[in-house]
Amino acid sequence: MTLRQYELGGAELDVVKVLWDNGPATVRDVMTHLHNRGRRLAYTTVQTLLNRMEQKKFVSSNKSDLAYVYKAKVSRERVTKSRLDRLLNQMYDGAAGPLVLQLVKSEKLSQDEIEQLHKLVDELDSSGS
Amino acid sequence: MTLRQYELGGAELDVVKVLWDNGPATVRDVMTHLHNRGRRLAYTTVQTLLNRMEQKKFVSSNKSDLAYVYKAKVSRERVTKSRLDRLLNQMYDGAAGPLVLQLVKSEKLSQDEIEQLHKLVDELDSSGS
DNA sequence: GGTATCCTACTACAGTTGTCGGAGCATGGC
DNA sequence: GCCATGCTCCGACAACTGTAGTAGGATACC
Repeated sequence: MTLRQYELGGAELDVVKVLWDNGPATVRDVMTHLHNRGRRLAYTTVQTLLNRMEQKKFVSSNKSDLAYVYKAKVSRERVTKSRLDRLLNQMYDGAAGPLVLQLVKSEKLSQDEIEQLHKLVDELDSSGS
Repeated sequence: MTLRQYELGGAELDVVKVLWDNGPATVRDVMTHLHNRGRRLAYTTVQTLLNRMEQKKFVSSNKSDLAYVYKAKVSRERVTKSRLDRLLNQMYDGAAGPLVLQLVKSEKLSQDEIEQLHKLVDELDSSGS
């Protein structure tokens, strides 16, 4: 079997997001935050998820007096890039260009974003040619 | 468990890509194409993958004289969009803007792509404001 | 007509992921 | 000291995924 190991599933992702957004936290903290976000998971489920991610080295834990405190070990950026690269490789032959074009065409960018993009592209285009 | 059902795994994706690229094909055809692409899978593995995708309605099959011929039922665009949307939702709060900016900044677009983008953005910007 | 070849149908199995439950230890109040 | 509460440890189970073997029918070739 393809031992991919070291990628995050959807539920695991939800959990590590809490750590990214709120910093180090205990199982209970995470659970509470998830509840607030509408994701209701049992305490032990959250615990399992955190343990598994610790094994995969995505988070680390420190025993405080009261309970283990978990901390994200990988940045959101890193995980984002990894997933983006996967998508790029799987669906776009690894080329970002077509994806960008498609996104600009089909997805709705805000006026503000379009302007930023405009500026950015102006620079790139003039510096590149 | 979250019965997501109806999404494709990586191996399944590789298989349906063959159908997208080469049109309807038998198990053996698909296997051969995969071999050519460096993906060596047993005949029955390819068969299993095709069967599973048929159950998930991603492909359909027709019995020809010799063997079943499988055909993609979903377009590459549809699958791409579904995966892209998932990424967008999971990592970008569903907003395409930040992803576009990030891609344009960090990934290397070809000069050609930058120009296309430039044109596109010119249009959008003037029409939008 | 026997033998090699190919196809389908089933079954299997391990690893990953989502989800928990229960046992048992620690702690803080009463 | 006893009990409620909370925490950790382990085990479990089902669905999904990757991968393939086997059995048995059909075909085709000599």
